Amino acid sequence: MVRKKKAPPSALARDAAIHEAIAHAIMEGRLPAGSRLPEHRLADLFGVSRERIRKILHRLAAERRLELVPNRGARVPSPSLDDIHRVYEAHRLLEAGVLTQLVEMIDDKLLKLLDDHLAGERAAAERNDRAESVRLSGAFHVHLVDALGNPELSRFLRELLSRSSVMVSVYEPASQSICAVDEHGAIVEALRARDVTRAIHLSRHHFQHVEQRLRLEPPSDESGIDLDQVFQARAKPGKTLPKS
Amino acid sequence: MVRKKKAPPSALARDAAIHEAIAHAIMEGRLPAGSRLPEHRLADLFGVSRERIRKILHRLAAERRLELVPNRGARVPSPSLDDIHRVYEAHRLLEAGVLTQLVEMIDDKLLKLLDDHLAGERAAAERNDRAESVRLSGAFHVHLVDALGNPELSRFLRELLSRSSVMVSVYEPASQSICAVDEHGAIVEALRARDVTRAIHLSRHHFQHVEQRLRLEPPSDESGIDLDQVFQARAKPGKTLPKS
DNA sequence: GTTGGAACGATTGTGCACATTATTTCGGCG
DNA sequence: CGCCGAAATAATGTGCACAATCGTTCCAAC
Repeated sequence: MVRKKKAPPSALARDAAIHEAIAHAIMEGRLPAGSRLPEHRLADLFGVSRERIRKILHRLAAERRLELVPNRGARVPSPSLDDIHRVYEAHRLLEAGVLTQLVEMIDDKLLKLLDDHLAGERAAAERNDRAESVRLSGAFHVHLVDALGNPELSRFLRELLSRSSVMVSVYEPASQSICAVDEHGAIVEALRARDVTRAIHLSRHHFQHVEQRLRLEPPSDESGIDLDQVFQARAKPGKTLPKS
Repeated sequence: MVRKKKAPPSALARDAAIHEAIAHAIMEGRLPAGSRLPEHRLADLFGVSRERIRKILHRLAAERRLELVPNRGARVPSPSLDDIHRVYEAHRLLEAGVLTQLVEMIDDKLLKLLDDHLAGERAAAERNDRAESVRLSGAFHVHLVDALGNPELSRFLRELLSRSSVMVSVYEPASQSICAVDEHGAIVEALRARDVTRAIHLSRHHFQHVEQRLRLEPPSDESGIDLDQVFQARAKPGKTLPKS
């Protein structure tokens, strides 16, 4: 037993917390594309040294969640229409393989998980809770790939998802949700029927719809973002990292 | 207007060179699984500061090419049989999608590229050049995914490939090549005939064969590797590393 | 002879100070 | 009045020194 009553400030956990805070801020659209993330600013906000922030920014850049230009700092990437197409193409291609694998191992437990998730999505849509809708839309595809239990595939999909999340904030800042709940439900029904062909077909059209919807909105770029407000909920002043 | 002709002395290129040197050493099996990579050692070898090496190691760890344990440094990961299965499952799943997409856009130019590549593979096999055979075996799958022109997919496949390369050095240190040339040739023939089903079928069996072959060999772990010898061929040229 | 522990050596982690580079602003000139 | 340029400023990149931690070894006690 080791003593951790006072300060095992979880030197490593703090890094992970800051990393997730920034990643979530990007995923949830609180950090629009093009936002600059000065190291010194973040260091003050999170109450840690600049080198710590620097390491986290480099890690986020390696995960393609941030764009790191040599002497100009970190920015939230502004994906082009071509980038969007490639990300969705990769996602569609990956999900086709996932669905193929999934019909061979799907069980009632997974179907119930997906049904419950769809219920949550519908509830969020009815509440007009856009942030939650966007989050759940992505989580649906995460559930699909996680069901395979393959960390490689799960990690890749999460990477793609974090990139497409930024695109939503650029090209579709006002719309309700990015994935139509009905289309998700149709895929689940195809899975329930063990119909691979139909599931892949639905998935393919689903991504086409999403991509088409994005192309309708013009990109709106902002850069003057108040970082204090963005991270206010997570970076508590005073106490650096509360335990619980 | 900015002056971009000024000077790229090697500030950024040096990092990339060292990064590639280590990555290639892993890919080509010169660094067996479990090899330790002390920062100070690498810093002396490449003639750069330890902080530079540290940044590169962290980047390699983010790409899952190295394993970075908190206070114990960097090691070449020793994948388990489960890890192997997951990597090949991901690769198989990805390649099925790639082949599906590829038959819709394949042309004579790409077919010739693949034919030439197969000729190179056969030549290396006849020369009993194991290192080249392993390299070309991976390059075949790289050619397939690169033909789609999707950077997301290409990057993901390269990541998977760098992981499976380590597995080869662990589980099959003596055999000739990791991918049978004939199986690659059969996939190309299916592509030439625009037969998606057959191509996917061949690809699926191809990966199963590779994985089965790996399971035959027992893992052999070494850790006392002479880093000087490993990087002698790359770290010495004076163009990138002027310091003696 | 074995086992437990403490001290030592080696390696990684971190903060700080400084160099380098981009951006902005201000002043002079056309 | 507008434009160009240089200095000031701010942000990033880098090296160094020190602290923390892990593995090892040696010594003593049982």
